[in-house]
Amino acid sequence: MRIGELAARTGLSRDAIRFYERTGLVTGERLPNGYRDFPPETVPWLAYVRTAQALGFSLAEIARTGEELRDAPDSAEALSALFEEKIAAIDARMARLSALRADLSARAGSGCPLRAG
Amino acid sequence: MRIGELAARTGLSRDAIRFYERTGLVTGERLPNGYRDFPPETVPWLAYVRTAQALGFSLAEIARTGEELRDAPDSAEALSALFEEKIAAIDARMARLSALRADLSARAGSGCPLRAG
DNA sequence: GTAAACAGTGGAGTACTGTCCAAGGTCAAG
DNA sequence: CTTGACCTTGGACAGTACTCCACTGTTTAC
Repeated sequence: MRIGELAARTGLSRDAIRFYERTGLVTGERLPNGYRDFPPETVPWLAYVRTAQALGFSLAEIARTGEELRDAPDSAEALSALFEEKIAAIDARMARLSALRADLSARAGSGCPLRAG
Repeated sequence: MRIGELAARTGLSRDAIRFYERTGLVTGERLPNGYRDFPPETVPWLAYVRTAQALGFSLAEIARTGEELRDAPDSAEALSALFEEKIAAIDARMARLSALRADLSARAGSGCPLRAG
């Protein structure tokens, strides 16, 4: 698939996709005329990229995940493991947030909110 | 408290704190000699800032939270409401992640992982 | 065969979140 | 009264994640 179709299917701009290619986040073959040619699985991969990014992972980190996936002997298992990791990371974030909230609620209840004034 | 002590207590650099002041994230009085003078509650406020930032909120968003807190008629209630909002945001993120994971696990199980090759 | 739609490259520019540095003012200790 | 730690400002630079532009080549439709 050429870059325009990939852009339409993922909602990304062509420029963003070219940028992702420069950073190693996606890899394209080239057609004889020089146009990029992406495999179909690039679409779900980019959907994953956007989600991971929204969750706070940098493109460099996500690219590393891609490398790991490519190099993994068993892709299915590797994939599951990677997503387990990501869920664990989010659980940890939630736990931190909950702790902070409790802390701040206590502070608020005591009549001493942050940044009084 | 002057900027050096605040930096030591929060683990931030002086430059970061000055940058935060420029963006309205913290507000300092000035001593007669021109030095910044921060109230003690700046310490927990900056702890909150760091956490919120790690959770994916931009400094501009966090600054807006600070404004809302300052302007809120009932700080304790406003604080609780704000943190409820943030927890809801994280819950939504987790839900999206879980959905993605289920989707990808299915794909992985079907022998068609992302970015084969 | 020509126009529109699509593709390529390189480079400049933007917003965010800082860091680093130079030149200088302030203050406490010895 | 000098030294050193601390503070000030302003501006240059960096990394991330793009976006936009100019100019050029290719393909498709009429």
